[in-house]
Amino acid sequence: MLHQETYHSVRHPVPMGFPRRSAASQERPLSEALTEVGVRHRYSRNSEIFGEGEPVENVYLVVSGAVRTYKLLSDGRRQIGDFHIQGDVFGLEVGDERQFTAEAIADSVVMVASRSALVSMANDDTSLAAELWSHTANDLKRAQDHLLLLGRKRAQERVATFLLDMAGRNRADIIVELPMSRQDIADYLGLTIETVSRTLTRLEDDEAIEIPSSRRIVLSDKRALRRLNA
Amino acid sequence: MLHQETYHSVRHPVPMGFPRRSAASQERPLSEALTEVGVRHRYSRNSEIFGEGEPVENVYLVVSGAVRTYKLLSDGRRQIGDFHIQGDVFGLEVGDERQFTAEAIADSVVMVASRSALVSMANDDTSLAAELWSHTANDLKRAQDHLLLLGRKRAQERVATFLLDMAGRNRADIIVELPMSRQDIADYLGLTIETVSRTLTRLEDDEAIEIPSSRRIVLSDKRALRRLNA
DNA sequence: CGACGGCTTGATCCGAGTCAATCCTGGTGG
DNA sequence: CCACCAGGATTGACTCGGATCAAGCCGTCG
Repeated sequence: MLHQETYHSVRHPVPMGFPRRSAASQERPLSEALTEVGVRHRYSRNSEIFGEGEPVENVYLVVSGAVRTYKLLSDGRRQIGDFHIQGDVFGLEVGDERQFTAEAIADSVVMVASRSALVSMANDDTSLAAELWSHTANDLKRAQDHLLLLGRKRAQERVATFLLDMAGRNRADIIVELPMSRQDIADYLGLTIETVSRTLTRLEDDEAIEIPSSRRIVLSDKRALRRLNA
Repeated sequence: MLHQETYHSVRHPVPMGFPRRSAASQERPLSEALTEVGVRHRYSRNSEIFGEGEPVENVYLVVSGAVRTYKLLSDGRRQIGDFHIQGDVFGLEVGDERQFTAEAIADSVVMVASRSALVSMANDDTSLAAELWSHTANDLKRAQDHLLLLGRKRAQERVATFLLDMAGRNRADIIVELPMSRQDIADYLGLTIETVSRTLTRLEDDEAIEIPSSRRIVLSDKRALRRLNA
């Protein structure tokens, strides 16, 4: 039985679904299962959670703070694949080896659960199995949107897309608190730090956004941003 | 039970694995299941197989020919997410709506199977269920490599990576037959057709490759290409 | 209050894009 | 069999968006 959910409904508690069979088969079994079997762990700013090439042992849930996942080229160029904030599950992979590195962006608290434990739970819980698959599928969906951004959007469009996406994640909606630095944003958007900075300034001049402080952006004209989103 | 395989072992027949329980539980149950329950269908060059936004009904296996999947921006800029050739499964998604469009690059023969049929088969066949997940995870892995390419590699590196990837897919290894046009390659690599063409010419001048005809590339110096691959 | 790290701004450069001809080459019809 | 044609590919000249290089600025924390 396929059980599909949007990224948001996975991330944010939803009003207690229809319980089936057991207590484990509710609307968001993955983060629940992970919370049940996982262990709380604290990572300080910029510390590595796992590294590319390491064996895959655990799956993670962000309790507080934020995490970046990225790949490096041999000369140090970095591409951040995604950011993970409170409520996000990350590090769920199927293969033996980590495909990327994960680091805490800020001091963070994370639940750490063994993948094999989750997978064996999924053997008796169809809805958990479905959500494991569904979570990977959702990561893929995000990656595909990101491909379009990196391959075909101009700097302004990239930044606008990024801001709208960040706004969609919190329920703050119009005020975006950025947990990450300009360098992180640049490496996520395939730009340089200078271009990110200039583009934000330009959007502020055009009155699409306000920047009360460098880590806080107010999306005062979302319509304008969406227009840029192509 | 997790059952992990590389993209290649999924794509190319492997010497009959260890049969478990039933005949369906072999080494590559997904393409087998798809072949069993699927219907052969022919698509002519440039015809659409499914379109972004349409409901997801089927899953596909390329029998012959080649397929591209892509997203468009409103002004027509196109980003190709991946190419699919003989033996590849594509169009396996978890959500309700197609996230991208699929088109035949050349006249192609494809097996078409209903997703719900496959999913219900997976209910009684753990190894099929595992491979459904594993297939999506593999698409994600490829997408992540592609993110690094689009976000951080220069034109020469992109083309070198592309050629090595294409070579890795066939077992031809050193002679690559390209089913797609320069425009397709450009839209896959986030470049223009002119840049792709110039870069290939440059690689030929540098004696990393030979181009006996525009659709056939000989990777005469793979080491040089790998060096470019960063 | 000073210093450091992160951010912004300015000046200049350059890799890839754009615009514009050709140049194949594979397919067609005479 | 050959000449022609159309669409794809290559090449050239020039442009431009974003990168690079280089100062400053600002806010936070000791």
